[in-house]
Amino acid sequence: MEVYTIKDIARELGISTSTVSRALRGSYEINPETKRLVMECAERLNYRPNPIALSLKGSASRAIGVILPQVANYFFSQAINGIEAIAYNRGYHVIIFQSQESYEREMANVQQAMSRKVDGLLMSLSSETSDVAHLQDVLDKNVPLVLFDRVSSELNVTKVVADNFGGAFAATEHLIRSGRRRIAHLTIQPWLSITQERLAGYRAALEQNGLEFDEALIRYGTFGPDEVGPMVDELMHLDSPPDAFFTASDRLAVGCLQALRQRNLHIPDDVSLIGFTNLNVADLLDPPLSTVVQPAQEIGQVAAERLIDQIERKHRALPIETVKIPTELVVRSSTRLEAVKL
Amino acid sequence: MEVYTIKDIARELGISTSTVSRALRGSYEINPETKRLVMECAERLNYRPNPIALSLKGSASRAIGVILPQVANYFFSQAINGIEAIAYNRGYHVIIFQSQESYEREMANVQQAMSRKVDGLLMSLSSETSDVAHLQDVLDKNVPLVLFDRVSSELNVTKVVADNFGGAFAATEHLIRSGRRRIAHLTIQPWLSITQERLAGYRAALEQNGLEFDEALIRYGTFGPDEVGPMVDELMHLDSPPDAFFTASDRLAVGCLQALRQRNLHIPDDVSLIGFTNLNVADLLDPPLSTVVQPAQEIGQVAAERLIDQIERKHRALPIETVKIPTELVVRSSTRLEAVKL
DNA sequence: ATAATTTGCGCAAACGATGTCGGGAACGTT
DNA sequence: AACGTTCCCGACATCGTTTGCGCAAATTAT
Repeated sequence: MEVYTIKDIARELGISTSTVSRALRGSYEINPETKRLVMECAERLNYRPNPIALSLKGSASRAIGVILPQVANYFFSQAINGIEAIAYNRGYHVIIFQSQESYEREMANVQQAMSRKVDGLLMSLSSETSDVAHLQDVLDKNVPLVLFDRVSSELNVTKVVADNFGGAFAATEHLIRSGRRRIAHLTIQPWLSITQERLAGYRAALEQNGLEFDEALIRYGTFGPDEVGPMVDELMHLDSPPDAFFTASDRLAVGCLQALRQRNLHIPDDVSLIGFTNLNVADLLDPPLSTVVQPAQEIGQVAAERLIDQIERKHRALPIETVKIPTELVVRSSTRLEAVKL
Repeated sequence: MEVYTIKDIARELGISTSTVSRALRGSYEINPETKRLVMECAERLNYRPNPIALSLKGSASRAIGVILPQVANYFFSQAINGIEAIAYNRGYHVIIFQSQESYEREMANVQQAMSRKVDGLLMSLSSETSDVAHLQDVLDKNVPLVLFDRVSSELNVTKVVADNFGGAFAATEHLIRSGRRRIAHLTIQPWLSITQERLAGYRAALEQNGLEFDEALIRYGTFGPDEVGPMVDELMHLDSPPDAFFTASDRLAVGCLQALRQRNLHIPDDVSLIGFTNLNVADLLDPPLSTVVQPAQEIGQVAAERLIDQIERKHRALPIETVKIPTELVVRSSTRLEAVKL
């Protein structure tokens, strides 16, 4: 299985490489007959243009860079799945970079992606990232950029996110309706867009239902290991401890479930628990976990579609917008009505 | 943040690009003073060699291709994590291709990876792959290749796998010791290496414990959705139905748990269940699921290390071997002793 | 028939870096 | 003084492809 170049075709046909190149891309100034010959020969040799050479020339590399915190994460792995599916269909490759939640690494990743001449960049910000100057550079170089999930309000680019406000609102309201009054919210770094939106949804639901928003019930996690236990302990030792937990991420949901069980707090009799997560075994947990489901795969797909649209219509700018994908509230036993206590 | 080339440095210093190139890579035939100047200038301009140009020249692209069935899978996403960590540390990028369990796509992926001039290839075979001629091509072109998890015995390359035989043996023996006699084995495509090894371990454990190997208790899944339910139904309607299930993959373990619960079969009173899986919430399931844990991340790390070792010592061949990473049996409630029934 | 245009194609430069030559300068050797 | 070395460095070709320019032949217009 040799690999042939346009030179081989040129030699074979006794014509120049420029003619071959032009014939291959259907230039109007090539004799139809010559075109046919070239096409036929390319077909026969199973010619494939060398993407490296194309990138060097500054034209498309047909690769998109994806920079995200972690692959080994329910949400992101599914998002990648969606991204890759779309990219493959439209003839692009996916180069993955993990920032490992580190700002330093994220900057390095951006640099590397640029020097690999990706045609566009898909990003979800690391939890350490607050300054987005490194992304402004990307925009200045006119490289299409789409943010998903963890986005930054400081950047005027297309963003694809779950309906975080709506999901958090629905989860909180559901807890209230099932009789809960002291709802703790375990979330992640406060400067992240998703944190703020979920917190806002939570707060809005409380206030619209005549409940007080109490800062003491909010806990901000980092991504450290075993951090949930202490948070739960603190909360349960408040004068007025929570009767429900609403967690903002996969890790926190699982960690919280684990912590509550270890402390012999019964769910939902002692406290309710609802997660904002992509865990697909939520219904097999003990107890089955109520969740706000984020359509991770769809977010990935939409983000990839938007990005490739931008790449391919670089001339006239596409409208910049924030696409909000609906979330879904799935109620399971971990938030059963208080009534069952009776 | 301009991007500078070797030409810019040359112009700046009034010397030729070749001198700059040589100075940068510390060639002995460059005046130390000139070297210093070049280095200093490169530093100042924040010069980074263009990887695309390097690849075109045929030298290293410092990218490794990873071809695997699916990213959205506990095992593979963790393996990627391990791969990416090692690759990053050693200065390589990871380009991910998903075969989606399709032989066709796998071949296309290999082609694409080659034309992107990856320095090496890390692969886990699709479930449809039985012929490995496309990989022989890779070897013929002298591109380092390391297989992991789903490997082929027909290829004489370095392989990194879990101790599938040992894990399956341990799981089966554990079931036997806890009083089970009719142990069903739900597994995947029979031609895959992991399937065969696990099956062999299962069989060996049975036979060493004086139990008969019964083909009727084996079920081979594809990767279709909702296939586990019917398999469970068939098995439970045998004249002599199973009293335990040993599943060979993430999906099957979860699917089986779900199917058993839907059918009101109590675990472990009616049947035991143990999985071969990377599910990290196994202990939070209902009931907590006994598992044979595969060190997915470690497999990825070791595979990446071996590959990069091969890439960087291309001259003298490194020994080809199969690295077996130990698995661990974790016993939880889903395989509690029969005794508790009393 | 001559001039003007169109058609079809080749030459050469370019992208960024490397590597092969080969050459000038500054020595040391006879 | 003539020659051989060694040390530094530059010119040029190269990787595979695209593209601007130009040129000859074929076609059309006058």
